[in-house]
Amino acid sequence: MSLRHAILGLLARSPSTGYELTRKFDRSLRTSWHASHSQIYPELAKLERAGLVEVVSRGARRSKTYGITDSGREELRHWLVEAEPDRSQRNESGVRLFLTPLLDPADRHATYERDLSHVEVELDGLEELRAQVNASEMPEPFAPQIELGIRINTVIRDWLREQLDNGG
Amino acid sequence: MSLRHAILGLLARSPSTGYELTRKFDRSLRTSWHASHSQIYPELAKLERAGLVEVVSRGARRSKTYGITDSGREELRHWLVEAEPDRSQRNESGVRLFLTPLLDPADRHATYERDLSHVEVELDGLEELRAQVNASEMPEPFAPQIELGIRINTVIRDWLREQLDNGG
DNA sequence: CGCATCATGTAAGCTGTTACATGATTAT
DNA sequence: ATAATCATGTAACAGCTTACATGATGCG
Repeated sequence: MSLRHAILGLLARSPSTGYELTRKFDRSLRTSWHASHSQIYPELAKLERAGLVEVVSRGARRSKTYGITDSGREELRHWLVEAEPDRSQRNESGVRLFLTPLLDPADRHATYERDLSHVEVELDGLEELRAQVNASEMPEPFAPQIELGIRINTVIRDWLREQLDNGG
Repeated sequence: MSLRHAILGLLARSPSTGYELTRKFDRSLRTSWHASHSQIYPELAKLERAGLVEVVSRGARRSKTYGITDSGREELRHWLVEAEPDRSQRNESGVRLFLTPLLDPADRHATYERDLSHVEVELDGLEELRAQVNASEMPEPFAPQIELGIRINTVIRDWLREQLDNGG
């Protein structure tokens, strides 16, 4: 179960409310894991009962800011370093790309075009993020991760352009 | 729900038994979608009731070979071309990579080494597959998809090597 | 004959999605 | 005022995992 570890990881980066975590899943973690608020709030309650997170402050609109505890940090480190990684993935776009050769040329072309627009938007977002980091507007330790995202999306973009050029 | 469409896609490539589909999910589709036999058999039964697949032959050990029907092909095309793609992903390795900067240098190094070995094995498998396709031992239409897999894994491999070289 | 592999299924429990529900605060 | 956004929760249902269960066939 990696929802709980994703939450622990985000809280290790900085204390957050459930609402903020929901947005972080939508933004930073979007390409690796998805979770909606209806899953996040109950999971935070469970993690609190297990002593892995705690409420560190309460703000306006009955908001609760959670922080990771020492035993939460231990659990997170254990998952990252010690536990056997689960390499299985669920990626609908990957399935679609895998099956695209079944389509006739016109449909194939249309789906590659659609994917290309999407990747280009994705790349723009990542490049903007990199620019912000370079301008020291953000902490640096995650710069290599952003770079990897850019490289993977660049490879996909170029591959899609080739397929479109070659009538593939 | 893309399990049903992944099954339709695999059956569009060639008729198969549930057992063979299980192996294909483990091999060809491994990096995009996972499904085990306990999910595949009930789903085949559902697809048959819906008229999207049919039993085309029965073999030894009470095995049933399923093929896609015309209405299954329509449904598959609709999903691939017409339907709004779900871009959300579930990728535990991605979450782990995203959170790795939280670790101290020794732990970080260890997890990058572990991931590097894994990617290298993955790449070897894909390169072997490409060699088989080039030697015309396999049908050609999926060659670009194999090439994309190789390029993505190469980018990840090189990134990991850089992180290890830079003490990142 | 016994083991590995092929082959298909079901059941319990956990994970994730969609929809429902409510209230607080800020901006227009 | 009232609409948008912030903020938290619950319930019903669908999807997925793990474990249980059984039988057929081929190989040594």
